[in-house]
Amino acid sequence: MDEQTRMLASMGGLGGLSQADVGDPDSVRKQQSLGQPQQDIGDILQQIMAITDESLDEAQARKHALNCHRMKPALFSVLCEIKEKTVLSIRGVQEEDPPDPQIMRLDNMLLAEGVSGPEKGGGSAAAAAAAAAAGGSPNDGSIEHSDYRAKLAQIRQIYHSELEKYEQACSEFTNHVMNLLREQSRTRPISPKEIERMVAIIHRKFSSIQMQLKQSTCEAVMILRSRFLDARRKRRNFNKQATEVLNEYFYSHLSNPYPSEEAKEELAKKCGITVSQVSNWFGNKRIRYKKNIGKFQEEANLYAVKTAVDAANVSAQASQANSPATPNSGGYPAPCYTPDGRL
DNA sequence: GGCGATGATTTTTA
DNA sequence: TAAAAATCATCGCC
Repeated sequence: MDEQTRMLASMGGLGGLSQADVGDPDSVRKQQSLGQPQQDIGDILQQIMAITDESLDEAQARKHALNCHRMKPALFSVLCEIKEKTVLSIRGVQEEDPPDPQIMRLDNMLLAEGVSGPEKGGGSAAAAAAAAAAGGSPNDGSIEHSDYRAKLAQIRQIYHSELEKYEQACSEFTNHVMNLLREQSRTRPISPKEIERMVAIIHRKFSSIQMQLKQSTCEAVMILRSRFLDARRKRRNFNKQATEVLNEYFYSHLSNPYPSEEAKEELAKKCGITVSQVSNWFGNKRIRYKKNIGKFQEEANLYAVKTAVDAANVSAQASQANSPATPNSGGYPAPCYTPDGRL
């Protein structure tokens, strides 16, 4: 027996047909030939439809009556209260989470890199800071620097567009859930507080997605930094004037080529480089000079002459101005080299 | 492309 | 801890 027949059979015996009769095709054919059973099935189907409509109407009517009942608001609020005290009190223990330290760290980093935060500057300040931190001179502002800025701007754009998408999706989903819960609150006890909680849960879920976005953005920035701002990769020779200034100091202080911090600062200022670059330069120069004095001899003599000429010029100017002669040029001691190039 | 020069970083030393 | 020494990575000339 198929399912439909069984159902109809159970709902009224198919108008006089026994189960045995229904199961017997000959019997059915016999009955159909009489026309009576077909009529009965139609009636039953109509009855079913009527029952369905009727019960729905009844349900609607009952629902309406319940909604309009004068005790309904009171009953609803009591149910909400009970629910609040039981189920929600268990769930709501750990609400109001403290701000996630990882998110804070990522936020700070993105802010420092110029990815999040105000648009102004487009991260160029961060790029410049990164370049300075890597030891790059401010005047090597070159293609790499602008490339870095362009790529950073690109990352920034992607980050903001994705963030906007997430925020929009979050807002849409929240609204949807809120509407759904408000709708449902007409038939079951859902308090506004519970809706708030649900919204908070949704926000938490979306914030974890945001964290992933922030994390991958940070990674992208780190890769960009290492690719563009790694000091070794973007090494630039100092310009001629800077090298001259440094050499001049070095050869005029050959007996003690260790500039003080103040001298380093002044040299850095003159050369347009950082103090640590000055230190690096002197470190390299000392060791390379020491390893191959012969090779540097010519250079040493050249700067000795230069310094002497400068000193003579200053002296002449001073005497012309009828003022006391200065002992040396720019505070450097007058050079006096031994055959090995030392003072 | 090879190679020396050079700026930066890392390791060792005093 | 600063300087020396070693090493790395890139530049720039040929």
